[in-house]
Amino acid sequence: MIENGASSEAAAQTAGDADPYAAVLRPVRSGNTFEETVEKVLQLIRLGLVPVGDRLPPERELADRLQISRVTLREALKVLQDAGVLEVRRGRYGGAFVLAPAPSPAAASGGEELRRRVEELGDRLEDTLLFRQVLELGAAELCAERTPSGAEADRLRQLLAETGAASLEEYRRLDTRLHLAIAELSGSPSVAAQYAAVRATVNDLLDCIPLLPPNLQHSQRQHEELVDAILSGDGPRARASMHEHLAGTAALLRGFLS
Amino acid sequence: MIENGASSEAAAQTAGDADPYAAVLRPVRSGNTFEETVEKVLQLIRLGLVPVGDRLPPERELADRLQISRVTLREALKVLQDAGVLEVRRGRYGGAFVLAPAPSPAAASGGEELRRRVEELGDRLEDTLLFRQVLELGAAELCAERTPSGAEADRLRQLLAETGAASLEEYRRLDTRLHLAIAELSGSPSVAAQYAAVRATVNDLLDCIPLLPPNLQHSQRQHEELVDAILSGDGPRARASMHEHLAGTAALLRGFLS
DNA sequence: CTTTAAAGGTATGGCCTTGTACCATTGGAA
DNA sequence: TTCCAATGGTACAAGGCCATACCTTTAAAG
Repeated sequence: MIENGASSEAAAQTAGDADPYAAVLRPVRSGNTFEETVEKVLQLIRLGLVPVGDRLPPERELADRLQISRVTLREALKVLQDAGVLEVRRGRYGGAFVLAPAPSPAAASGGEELRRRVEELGDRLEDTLLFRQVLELGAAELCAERTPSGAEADRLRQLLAETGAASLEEYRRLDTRLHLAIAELSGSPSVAAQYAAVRATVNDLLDCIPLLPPNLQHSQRQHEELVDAILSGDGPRARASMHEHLAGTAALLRGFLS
Repeated sequence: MIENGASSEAAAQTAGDADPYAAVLRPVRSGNTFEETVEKVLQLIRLGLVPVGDRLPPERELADRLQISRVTLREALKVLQDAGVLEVRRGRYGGAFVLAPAPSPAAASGGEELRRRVEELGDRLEDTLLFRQVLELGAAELCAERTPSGAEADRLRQLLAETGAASLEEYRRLDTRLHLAIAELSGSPSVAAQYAAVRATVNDLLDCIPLLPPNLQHSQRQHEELVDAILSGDGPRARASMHEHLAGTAALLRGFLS
């Protein structure tokens, strides 16, 4: 009876895998509910789903959808309020409004802040970039294969146009919206949800870098190529397009792995 | 101030997306800690990471790695014990041993059980299959691109050989091990972890279907092609190989979407 | 045969989270 | 002006989850 247990360990060692359970035995929950809730709300903001000046959904609705109690949600909102991320107003037509981020030393420090955050992320940067690539290439291909029809196609075209017409300040937000829409059109809610999480992390890093008009134009040309491939139902081309589109960003961020 | 909130909702409606927050506003936690813990332990078993007759890691280690208290872990183990999944023995060299699943009506019922489970899964079947495809194609390509070296290559070859030599009873377990190894060699722990979760679900469905020797041989030929592509560093071929390999299973399961 | 190390089993007190109900504020609608 | 509905603010009791410490059992080692 014992031999079984022993033999499987031995087999794992022979096979050279130090930890056969690594993929499953990860923390059931990352921190307490309150911390995870803060992250979720920050995701809404970092993804630009709730633009600066807009308000979050009402507490009761947020609590419902996140499946947590209003008390816990409020603790999270309190923290974000104290941090100057939100402004909460009472009464009808009140709510939690997204404030403009304080002019941090981030963009001005010429990459110092980015280096700090990348180092803080450690090994997880590579994981993040690879995971993002897998999700985003997969989503682009799936999306193209189901060749969005009328309303969906219109939506993609509209998002593409809006992104193309965006100012420097709005660009990241609208770019995120376009990519997220593609992830959603993949047909897999899991792909969309995972992408949202990973993209929020990426945006957090990218916000440390000033965006230059040439980059923006280049990026938009790739968007056009990408959307064209998708609407043509050309999976491989959509995939290749997306790959090229991601390469620049990934190389930039990897450059800070000292 | 209010107009912003109103306008963004209007924009979302115009764009045709009913729920702009869908990708982020999902439950922070799916059920209580105890339920999620049961799932994790079941994953270890369904993936075959702990074969029938072997024992789970000690309670203290499991609790540590899942970042939960031993008390909660024990509640989960208790349930699995009562369900006849585990046998717990005290004393040194004791532990929680995986019992052979009771000869359920599953395999014998000619697909009735599978149909039931597929319907129970509902919309999430399509999500599961698409998500699996995205992860697995991405992992195969990443894995090939980094072209596993000596020890890693040996491991892949060994897993391939063991899978090829497997009996009908062992096949699913060893097949899972091979695929999971590829996911891990992608270099992204997130890819591996998500794959583990999704594969556990898929295995749960597949266990309702009797495996036939011809299928097994066909599958093994595809494994050889896949591993060859990976070890040759041929990303696109690895990807294509994996795609073909998955197609059969996916079509089979989709067939039960009545 | 005794010892001992590794495993499961138990008990307690405290913090986290929830569900529920109710209060307070606000700006538009009647 | 008055009312009302939507929104944030507060209180309390019950249950979940945790850290910690200690007890019990078992089989190999000496």
